[in-house]
Amino acid sequence: MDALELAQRNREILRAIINIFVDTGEPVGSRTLSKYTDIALSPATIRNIMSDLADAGFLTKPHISSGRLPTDLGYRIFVDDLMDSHTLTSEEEESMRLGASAQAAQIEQVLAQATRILSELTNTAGLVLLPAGEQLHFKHINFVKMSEEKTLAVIVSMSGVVQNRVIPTETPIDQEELNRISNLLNEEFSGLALRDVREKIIQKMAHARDSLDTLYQQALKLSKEALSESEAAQEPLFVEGASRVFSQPDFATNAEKLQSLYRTFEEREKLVRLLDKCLGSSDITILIGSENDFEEMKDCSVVAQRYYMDDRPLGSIGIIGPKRMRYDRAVSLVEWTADSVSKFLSSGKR
Amino acid sequence: MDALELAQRNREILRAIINIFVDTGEPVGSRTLSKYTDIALSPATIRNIMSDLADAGFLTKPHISSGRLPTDLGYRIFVDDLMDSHTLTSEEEESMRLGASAQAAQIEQVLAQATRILSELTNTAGLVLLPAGEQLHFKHINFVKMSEEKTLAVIVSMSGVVQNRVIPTETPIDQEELNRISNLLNEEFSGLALRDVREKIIQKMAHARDSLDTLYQQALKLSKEALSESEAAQEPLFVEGASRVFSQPDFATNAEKLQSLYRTFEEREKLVRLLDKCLGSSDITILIGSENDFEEMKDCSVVAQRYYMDDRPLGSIGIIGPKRMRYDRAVSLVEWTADSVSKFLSSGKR
DNA sequence: ATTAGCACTCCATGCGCCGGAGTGCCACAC
DNA sequence: GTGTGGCACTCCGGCGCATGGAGTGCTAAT
Repeated sequence: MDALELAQRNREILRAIINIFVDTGEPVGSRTLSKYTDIALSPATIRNIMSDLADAGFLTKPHISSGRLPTDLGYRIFVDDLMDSHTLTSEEEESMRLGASAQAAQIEQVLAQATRILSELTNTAGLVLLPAGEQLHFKHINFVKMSEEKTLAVIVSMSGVVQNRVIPTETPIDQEELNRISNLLNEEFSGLALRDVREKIIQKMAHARDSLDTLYQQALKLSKEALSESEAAQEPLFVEGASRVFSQPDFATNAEKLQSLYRTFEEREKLVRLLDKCLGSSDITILIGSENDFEEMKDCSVVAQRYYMDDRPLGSIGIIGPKRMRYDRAVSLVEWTADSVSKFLSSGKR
Repeated sequence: MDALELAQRNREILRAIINIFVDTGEPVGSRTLSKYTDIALSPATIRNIMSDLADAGFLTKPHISSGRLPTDLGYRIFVDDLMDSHTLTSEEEESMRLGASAQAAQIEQVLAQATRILSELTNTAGLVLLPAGEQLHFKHINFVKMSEEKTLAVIVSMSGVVQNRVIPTETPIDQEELNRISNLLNEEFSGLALRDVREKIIQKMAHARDSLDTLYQQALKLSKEALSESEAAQEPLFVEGASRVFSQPDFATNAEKLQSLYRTFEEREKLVRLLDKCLGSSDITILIGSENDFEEMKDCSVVAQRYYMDDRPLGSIGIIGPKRMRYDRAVSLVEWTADSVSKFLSSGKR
């Protein structure tokens, strides 16, 4: 009755069914099961057990007289309790090793490459959420005069993420003054979280209201604009190899679902939200089918994990693929990738 | 016989066929044609003419006893000679007007938004090739010390494009020195094409080899690294609304083609090459079916046009959609968009 | 030169049939 | 009571076949 008290034998059978189904994609029948596994039971007995597992909500069947396949709940039990942990083959480890060529690469490139490899190895779509918003810490700011009315602000964060923004300026400021402003700010705010910088600036503006130091006032005003939370911030998400998901046999047949899945991948906003969830937990996050709350993705699963820079979580990296996937491999590979990326970013450690 | 000497009547019929086919997607039969157009000819006569047009290579049929549809050549004649020019409706113009909110936006955002609107209005995928490589002119460079071994170079171009690159540094250089180097370079190279800057630096390095001014030497070295043509430069292409193409009935049926098309969109490299072609011509570029040289895109057409900043071509913007598209609208909208973008970027003019 | 008529082709659809895979249940054996 | 063999039943999917509709090409008549 209780999920956790399944008889050992039943668990064995559930596991076998899921393994076979993940492998073949076909609903699994009792005869197949007794033939192709080392379970020493007759098909009839297996049928009874399967019926029990179906009653308990772990298995279902597409139509009345067909084999069984796992429900979302079935997969859940599987990943939580039944799954063997997959040890990476040396090939897998090898391809995962981030090339030495990446030594001097930007963080975006490192993440993009890791994601690409992840996608290749798992044959699913690789995702990575870039550090943004709360995760960013101030390193350097720089203003460039583009025209009389426009100034470009370039903000570099500790993690190496570069953001830029155009600021309209009613009274022209010449480049030299901009440089001085930059210097002022760089000394003052180095290392702070962007959010804190924003707050500090607002405080200071209140205090400095009637100060005579116009340079300082201008600096505050400019930087406030530059750091303002822009809702139109570029999507902090990379997707690699989405086509791998679409060519999975599970979807290739159903044009309807394909369409809406395409659109979801293109909008990205929902994907961002999914990866965002993972930022909340230090454990690896697995969302199976309808466990992610998006109807159009109920046939997909997400496996994702945070990555760190010097023990501070920056973003998350993971995959999205068909529900019918090799969860053991996926978990190992995602963990390994997140780990590699973290090590790479925390250069002090290595 | 000769394509250009088609009797007026035949041209009329070819045009009607294409218009109907673009509308319905069904091969057009002689009866339909005589019924639904104001052509005062009997089906039999039309059949003869259609047969002639087929012999001339403008029409074909999917199977022996079905209606006709245009070949690539047929479409070509159509867009070159037969097409009515479409005048934009006021709604179309309206949605195209780049919001005043965009006043202070970055060039990337402006282009992305224009492309998005273009995609919506044409119901195809919108593409834009960002200025890169030869098109960029030096405005400002800035170095940020990330760690003892890494320096980040941020290069701002006249057009407002921001590039950044990590440079490995064997001997640490402190931030203040980096600032001085930046200033040196900014004064010296402002306004030059990036390529010319690169050349100049190489020349200067040769001359300055045994100069004692180490600061200057370091400046040259750093900037050479920063400006080096990186083959791994981020793809200078935006794609918006690709899912619109995939949901076209022309593709939705054929899972095979969909797959390879999707992959092509994901790789982007071929799309870049297509848009690159347009940079060569000041006219609008139309590539119909196999006229683009990519097998997997032989059912697609491209319509694209350059955009300018102060009369200098920067990149190109356009759409890609099914061969069966409203070319008249596509042409007008692409032209209009390229124009709007150009006007926006050439702020002096307006 | 244009048209009406006719035979012919091909596609798409619907229908019925059948075999295979699998279940559920019952009765039997240990 | 637990496990097993047997059996009737269900459902899916592929195949063959007939049918109707759309359209062509050709010929003969205007």
